[in-house]
Amino acid sequence: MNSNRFGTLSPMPVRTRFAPSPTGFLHIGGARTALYNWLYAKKHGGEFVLRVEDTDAARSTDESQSIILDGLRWLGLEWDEGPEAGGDHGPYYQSQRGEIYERYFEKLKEKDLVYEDNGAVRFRVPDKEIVVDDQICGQVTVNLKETGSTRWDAEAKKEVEANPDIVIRRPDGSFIFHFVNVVDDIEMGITHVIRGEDHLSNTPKHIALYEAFGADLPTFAHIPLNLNKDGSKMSKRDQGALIHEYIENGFLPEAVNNYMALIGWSSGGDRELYFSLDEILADFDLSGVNASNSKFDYDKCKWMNAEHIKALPADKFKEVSSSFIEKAGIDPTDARVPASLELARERSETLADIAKIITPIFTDELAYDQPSVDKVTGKDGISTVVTALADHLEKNSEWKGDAIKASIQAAADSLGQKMGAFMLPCRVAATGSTAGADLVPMLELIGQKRVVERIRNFGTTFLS
RNA sequence: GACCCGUUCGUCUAGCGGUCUAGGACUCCGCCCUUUCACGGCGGCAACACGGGUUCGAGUCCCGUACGGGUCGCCA
Repeated sequence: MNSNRFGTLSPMPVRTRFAPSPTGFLHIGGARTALYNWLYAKKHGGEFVLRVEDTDAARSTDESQSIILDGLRWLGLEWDEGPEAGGDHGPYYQSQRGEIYERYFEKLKEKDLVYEDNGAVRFRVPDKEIVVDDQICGQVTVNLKETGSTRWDAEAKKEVEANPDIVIRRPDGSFIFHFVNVVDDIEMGITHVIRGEDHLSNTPKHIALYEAFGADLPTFAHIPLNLNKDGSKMSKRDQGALIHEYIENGFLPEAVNNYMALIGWSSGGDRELYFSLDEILADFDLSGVNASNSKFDYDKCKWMNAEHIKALPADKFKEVSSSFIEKAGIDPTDARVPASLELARERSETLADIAKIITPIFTDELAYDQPSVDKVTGKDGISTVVTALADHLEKNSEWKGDAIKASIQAAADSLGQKMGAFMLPCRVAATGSTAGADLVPMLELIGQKRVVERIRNFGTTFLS
């Protein structure tokens, strides 16, 4: 086992871990914990371990595990050891580590630190002050014997007598989280335990276990929690809570990492944008992690994604948007795609927005936005305006930006009106909405014949 | 309820005793750019939870109160 933990002259290699339970989705809080662990390990030339805590057989599922692993990979948080990666400290599923747990359980038995209670097994907690020396929260002192001697009965709303000794094994022989978590961290040589602050109060129990096993303590760092905007706990139902939704909604992993890193951590300066994990890595330090909880702001996350989209090189931009434009029914190999993407880029917060903006370029089956249509058709003389637009655009002999603009101008001149009054009707007739990318380049990409058809069609559909 | 952690603009934060009439970012508002919509530029609104100390001097250190969060499972 970990002989390198003792008597070595060189500093112990840093090993961090992320230990999800495959009972649900990859949550933004969990992903951020994984990110901090990954960053810390990489920052110190160490290793990042993934361990699946599937001791709850009834609730653990393969689907859940796939979602969590896929999410981590999407974010770029590759693990050095763990499921599908292997390593010298496996197995990396708790459900397969029974023999190891038995061995550690025997150690406690030999020291007479466990006893049976109603079929379950309890671990005797020491009657002394245990100090958690936390990298973020400072020194936290707790006496388990004292604090555990009473319990809050939520239903009766009163304190009741309790056994401070913690249950580590169920009557069916399976082991409890606190026990397996500590055993695995010892066995896997984890040097730094970075996890959510909800575990801070559990840490004295873990320390008692480390001491009972005669193992060295890892360094603990409890990071503050992310809450909803209203201060409540984030749950799966909340916007922005689930990593797979970021994937589906057209976020870039770099942007999500950027946002997660900055909620609860700061390099100390004003820097807001980090375009890669490497950039974050250069600045990351546990000392920059805040001690207070933070509230999740989806708007800022979207803004950050928009900034990342703007900064993307053209080829990479095309690559990451392809699945979204395909989903919108656009052929990604269409020659007009690159130019279309650039038109949409500056006004998109997500890749899904991109597809939405450029769709009118590629399909003639426009989804006319009713308020937009009403805004245009409500004007006096709109029929003649639309007809003039179609006539002049049809006569255009050079379908290029300035020439198209000149045609619109000519249409306006023919009725003695200003060009500005013609832009909106033209936009709605040709694209279906008052909102969208620059009109003239859009018309150019749609093509002369189809633009004229759409405008005439608009006239017959809405103005007759 | 007990124990633990926390508290700077609505939100994310900078600030580690004097440089703070508290800086940046998101949101919101206004102006400019633009013959659409955005982007961009400029500007504006907006915070040191409260009360005591310590100190020549406190957003920064200490104590208390209030508020928020967490833990108190044979869940992880």
